[in-house]
Amino acid sequence: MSQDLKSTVFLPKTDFPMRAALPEREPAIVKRWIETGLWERIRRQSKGRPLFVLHDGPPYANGNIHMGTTLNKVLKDLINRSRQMLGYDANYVPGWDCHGLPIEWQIEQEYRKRGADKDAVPIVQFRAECRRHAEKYLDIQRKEFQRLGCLGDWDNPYTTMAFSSEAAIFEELAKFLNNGSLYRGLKSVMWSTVEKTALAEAEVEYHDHTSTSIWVRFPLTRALDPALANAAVVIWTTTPWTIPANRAIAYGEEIAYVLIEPTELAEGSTVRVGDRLVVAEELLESFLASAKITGHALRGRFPGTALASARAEHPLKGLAGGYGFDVPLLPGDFVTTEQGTGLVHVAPSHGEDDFNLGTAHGIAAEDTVGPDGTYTPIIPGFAGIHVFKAHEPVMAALAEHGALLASAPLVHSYPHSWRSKAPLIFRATAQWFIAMDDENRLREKAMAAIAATAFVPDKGRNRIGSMVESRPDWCVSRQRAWGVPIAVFVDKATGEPLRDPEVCRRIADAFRAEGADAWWSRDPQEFLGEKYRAEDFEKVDDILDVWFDSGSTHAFTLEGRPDLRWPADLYLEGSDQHRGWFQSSLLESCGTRGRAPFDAVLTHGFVVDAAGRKMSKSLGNVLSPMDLMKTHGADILRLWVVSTDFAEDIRISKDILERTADSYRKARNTLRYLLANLHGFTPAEILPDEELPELERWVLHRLAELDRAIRAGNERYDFLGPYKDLLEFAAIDLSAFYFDVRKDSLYCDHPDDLRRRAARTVLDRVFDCLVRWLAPILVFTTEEAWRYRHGEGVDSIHLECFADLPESWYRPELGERWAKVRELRRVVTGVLEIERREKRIGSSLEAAPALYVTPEQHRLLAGLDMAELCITSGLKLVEGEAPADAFRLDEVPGAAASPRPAKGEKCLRCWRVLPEVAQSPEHVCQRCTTVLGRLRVDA
RNA sequence: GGGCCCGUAGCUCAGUCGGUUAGAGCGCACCCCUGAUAAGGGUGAGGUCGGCCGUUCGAAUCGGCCCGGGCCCA
Repeated sequence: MSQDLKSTVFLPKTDFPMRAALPEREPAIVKRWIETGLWERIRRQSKGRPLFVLHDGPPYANGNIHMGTTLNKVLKDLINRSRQMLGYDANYVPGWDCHGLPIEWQIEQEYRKRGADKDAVPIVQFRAECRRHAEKYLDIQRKEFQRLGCLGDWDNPYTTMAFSSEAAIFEELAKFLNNGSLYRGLKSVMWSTVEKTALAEAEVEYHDHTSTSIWVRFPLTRALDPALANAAVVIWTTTPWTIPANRAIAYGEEIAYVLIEPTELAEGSTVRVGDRLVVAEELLESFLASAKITGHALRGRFPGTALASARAEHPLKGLAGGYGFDVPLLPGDFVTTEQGTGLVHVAPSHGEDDFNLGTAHGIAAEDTVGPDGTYTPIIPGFAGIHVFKAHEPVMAALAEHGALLASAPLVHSYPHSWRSKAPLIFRATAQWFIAMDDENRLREKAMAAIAATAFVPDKGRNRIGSMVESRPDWCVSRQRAWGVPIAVFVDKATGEPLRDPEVCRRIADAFRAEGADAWWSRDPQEFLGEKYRAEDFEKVDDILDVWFDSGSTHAFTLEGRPDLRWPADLYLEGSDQHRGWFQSSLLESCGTRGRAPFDAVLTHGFVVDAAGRKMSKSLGNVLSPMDLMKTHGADILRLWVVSTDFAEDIRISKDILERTADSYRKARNTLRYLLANLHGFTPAEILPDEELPELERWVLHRLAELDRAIRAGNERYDFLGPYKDLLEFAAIDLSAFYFDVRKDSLYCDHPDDLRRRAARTVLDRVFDCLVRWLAPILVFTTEEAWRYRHGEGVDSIHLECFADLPESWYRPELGERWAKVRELRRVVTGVLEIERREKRIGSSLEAAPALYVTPEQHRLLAGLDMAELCITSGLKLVEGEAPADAFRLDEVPGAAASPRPAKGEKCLRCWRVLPEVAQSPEHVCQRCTTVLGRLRVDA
């Protein structure tokens, strides 16, 4: 091959590497963004544009980021960057949730490791350690999010533990205090009688424990079904000590029950022959065995609904002059037939289900057991007895009343304190609540706000709606240390909380100045001022539920910052937040401002493994984003996010990431080929649109079409659709067609040739559109490509917007025409493939086939050079009937192609096979002869 | 156990109001090129639409049940 000729061919030329090496290159780009103040410059430059506010749901400042946080933050970044490039001022302030049990727990674990005791440390010191812990992880996560390429005001994030936030959170609470919605009530919580404290689920360990289970008879005093006259229902419980607190019985509406009469008893049975007893049909056998009933008569069978409105006598009726009340039978969906009798004894003070069922039917929990585990004076006959020592006396009393039908020891899993290892009880404790249905009508406002909010996807509305519709009052108190205190004073005389805006203001001021620690470090009298005396009030030391903290972020972030706006355009979190942040924000805002703090809510699914299973240590399928960034790079992870339907659960695996990396390579190579063929391109080369060949006009049309799809997709937060269009455009329209066809011109035409200038004009537009469209996704790769295109001195691509394309580019008729042209082209490539199989050709330039078409198809091809489009050295277009053995495609009726070898010899410069080449001294074609001549003149 | 949701090719996804032989890109196989070269082009294989039962002239699409999975409750 002549080296001379090769040097006259304009081969692609670029230093933009084919191999991405993202793990090495990306960190340097992050560093440059930070050093050049990219974020601040984008903000300054965007002043005056319409504001777009995506309010960040705060991740918890504990531990490293995982795939879930990665998905969440990348999605947010994608939306922010897209809005920014659409012409908005997309200001994004990230935040962190800093208070709460998990951090407290970690600090406590550290104490335990070194043998220290949390309770021996002053609370303010303990809180300081929690604060340091949160700061540490906030910093770690901030770096990890930046490494992912996420842009935001990382230097000035919001945190729930900032003094100003703690003050604002309290001020929000004070609004509920002063409007009367915050009240103190009783609630059944897990309680350790050893530590005399409430415990959260995370502080509970489950161990086997031997309990005494008992079967107890409750005589019915009223039943709608006459067959149940003089009958008694039988309950089963593993905590006999809760019987004195019994206030109801639960049944299952869909469970089948039977009415029986014992006729024969084994030795030792406490059952009476002829009694009429009700139990679940499915559990009859086990009941008969436990109660030593050896013979019985079946008297009836009925569904649970037959027990509606029934009432029963308390089995301790008359004991110590008490228990004279009847208890109602209530339907409970927690009733099962796995164990027991299918009838559940309900003590609202001593169980979660019990409490909820009671609350729903107006049966309040009562103060039945004190902090030390002894019955209070309201329990006749047992006051002062510790509940763990109450089994014998309770069972004796039941037996005396003829109510104890059987008892048996039972080994089962039972909650214990992680600290003392002591068994726990459920106990009614004083807690603070925000009312859902008082005169402030919070539930009603929240339901209206849900109706007024846009949900993406819309099914989210249904989900949060059904939760808000049925949720109980919001319990906002926790017996903890690390958080914002419920800084309330309760009047010792009346038991009412002090509702005085002046006092609240003084508390808030102190919090703003020195943090919520002030609640403990200051003298309460300072807050109460002249008007009240501290000794008349009980100072509440409970901590606010952290959901109230994060539910208030809109107040101190959106309202609190002049560069943001309330309400937010969008909240975006995982679907678990329907119960979490979406709801706490909604309730907080509806209670204080009468509407939601967001116009729209977007939810995404969870990251699962290749089989659709959740990630867990025990399954060994956990992938770490930081590891994946070391092996693949952030751009690959970001592309993975874009290539999924994030409304549903999202799968990830090594294989899926490999496919993602394949797509990435295609995108990168497309940019690279564009860069390489734009080498030395200057604006002087640009041709006006009107002078472009139709092939080029078609490419511009495709750009216009994509532009519409991308803008429309962004409006409805659809990235997947446009992204697929984009990749398909790169692979099918560009790489496999346009680039391939225009190679000849780009490589071999003279630089001044209009065909080549037209191609380069379009390549420039294509690059410019593509690199901008990809910028929100491939934040690093596009930055790199942008610099290769415009030189080291160019500023960041991320300061740019999407290109504004002329309306005139959009020519749907070209789209239709070229789709048909390419169908005909497929007939030609089809026949070439046969020739290749038969080893008659290798390169398509060795062929000059004949294409037979209908008159209509002939008109379609008018003015087009099919040889050029098919990359053959010649093509004979025939309007009319094809030979019988010609190649046809079912999908392209009327068209056929016959093989014909190209006549002549191979041009040494452009490799086309043409008759004229033999006459050339340099063995090149006429076009190349002319080009060579002009190049020599130029030189 | 309850509420909400998901299941289409190896992977990621389209599939309109129920209507022709269920599509795309990637991957895979085979072939070509060697002037995009750890690239590029062409051709092709690949589906019990999770399963079963029903409604219908006709079902990926509508209904019921089941299986598998997810989130939230219990």
